Amino acid sequence: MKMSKMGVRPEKIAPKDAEAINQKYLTQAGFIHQEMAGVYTFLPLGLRVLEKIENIVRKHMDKIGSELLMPALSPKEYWQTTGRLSSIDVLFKACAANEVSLMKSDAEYILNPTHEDVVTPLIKNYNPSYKDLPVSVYQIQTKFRNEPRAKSGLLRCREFRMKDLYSFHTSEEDLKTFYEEAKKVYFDIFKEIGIGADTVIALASGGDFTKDYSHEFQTRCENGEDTIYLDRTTGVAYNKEVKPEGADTNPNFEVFTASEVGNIFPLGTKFTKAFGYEYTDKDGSKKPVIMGSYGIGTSRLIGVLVEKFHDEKGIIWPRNVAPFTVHLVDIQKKEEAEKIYNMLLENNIEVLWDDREMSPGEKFADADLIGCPVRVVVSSRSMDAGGVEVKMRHDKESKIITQDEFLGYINNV
RNA sequence: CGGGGUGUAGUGAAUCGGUAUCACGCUUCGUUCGGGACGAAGAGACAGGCGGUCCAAUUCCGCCCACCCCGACCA
Repeated sequence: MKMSKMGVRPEKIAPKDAEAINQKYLTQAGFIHQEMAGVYTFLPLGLRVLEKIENIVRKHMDKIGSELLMPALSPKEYWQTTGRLSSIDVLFKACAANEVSLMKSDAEYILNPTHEDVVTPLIKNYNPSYKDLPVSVYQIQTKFRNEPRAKSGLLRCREFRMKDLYSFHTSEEDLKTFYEEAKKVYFDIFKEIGIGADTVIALASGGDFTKDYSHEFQTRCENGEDTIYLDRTTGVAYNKEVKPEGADTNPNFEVFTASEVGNIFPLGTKFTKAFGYEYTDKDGSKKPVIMGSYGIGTSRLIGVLVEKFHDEKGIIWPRNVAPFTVHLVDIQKKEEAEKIYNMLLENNIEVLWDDREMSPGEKFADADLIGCPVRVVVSSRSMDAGGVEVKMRHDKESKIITQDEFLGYINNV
């Protein structure tokens, strides 16, 4: 993509109110644009990162579930059935805007904050028999929660993207088996995104859902909102809210701040009972369906990654989620740059070409801010040196490599 | 939802009773070109909204709205 045609550009002056690093850098670099509190547009760069993350999530989730897409809007009745119409305090209601509508409808709908209340009657409709179970479905979709305090850029939004998977089982044991498999798949995802080594599963409160623990995937992050107690002797991690007695003073516990990147819940029969979802067993008897739910906030993950991977100059994207692999900068050498640009495109290497008429310093500053893994500079200096100048975002020094080495080099970063 | 703070040009700020100034960005011309270049000439704001006080309000007062921060909450 040519930067001059992107429709969006980095800002020289950081946004005033941005306190959180992810909000500051993502806004300044032109990844997101705030529309209101906790609601953002994903600009071309931001959308690319979001889609990379969601495609990685999708690839791995396809191993344990089938993708579908439920509506963002749902009938109030579903939420009345589960009692959550009155128990969830962040529900958004939608209704006809009567000022301009010809239909004087009083109907009210819910902008879904999550989909247990939608997926359960849906799956019930198609899977009445033990022969149908277990079954699991997932979607990647926009959710709405009227957070009393939207904050910290993409970390806590009122409209956000989430992958949510729901599984349905004939027994607790079967749920347990699937649950453990889901944990593994989650780690595959976090590994591919670039945070595998820094992420742990922590026991956490089950909230409304269950008296048992839920499991949070927490990634180490200095600015994280959670505190994790990791028991070195057992390898078990606890969210501060459920930490064992004495963990504060016990030297076997490592305490660190972290950011939640995923959360999975054993739901039991909470929702299936509400909707009367029982399956027919071999002997013809009716038995309750056991359920689990598994979430990853894909837009939130963008914010977490920026909090985790940045320096004083800007973002440092992990390779697999970077908006582009190569950030191409030309200094007065448009024709040469265009050749390299086309060559990269022909080899399916994602490249952002800063083809704007600007001084070199500004282009370098924007390249650092945007944070693609490889910066390539085309200038009289690089041409005199007989090659292409490359610099990793996380390195200080650039180096010249030959045209022949170039593609191989980039594919190996 | 409690507490605190802020709303002035696209962005960031100054003015704090006499209808607004600067920087960045934008337009035009010229000169530059390896870490946020320089000169010249331009365009762009009824100062968040409503009401009040006053001869006069961006400035003082009240209400509303919006945004940010701390806390509570976070299925």
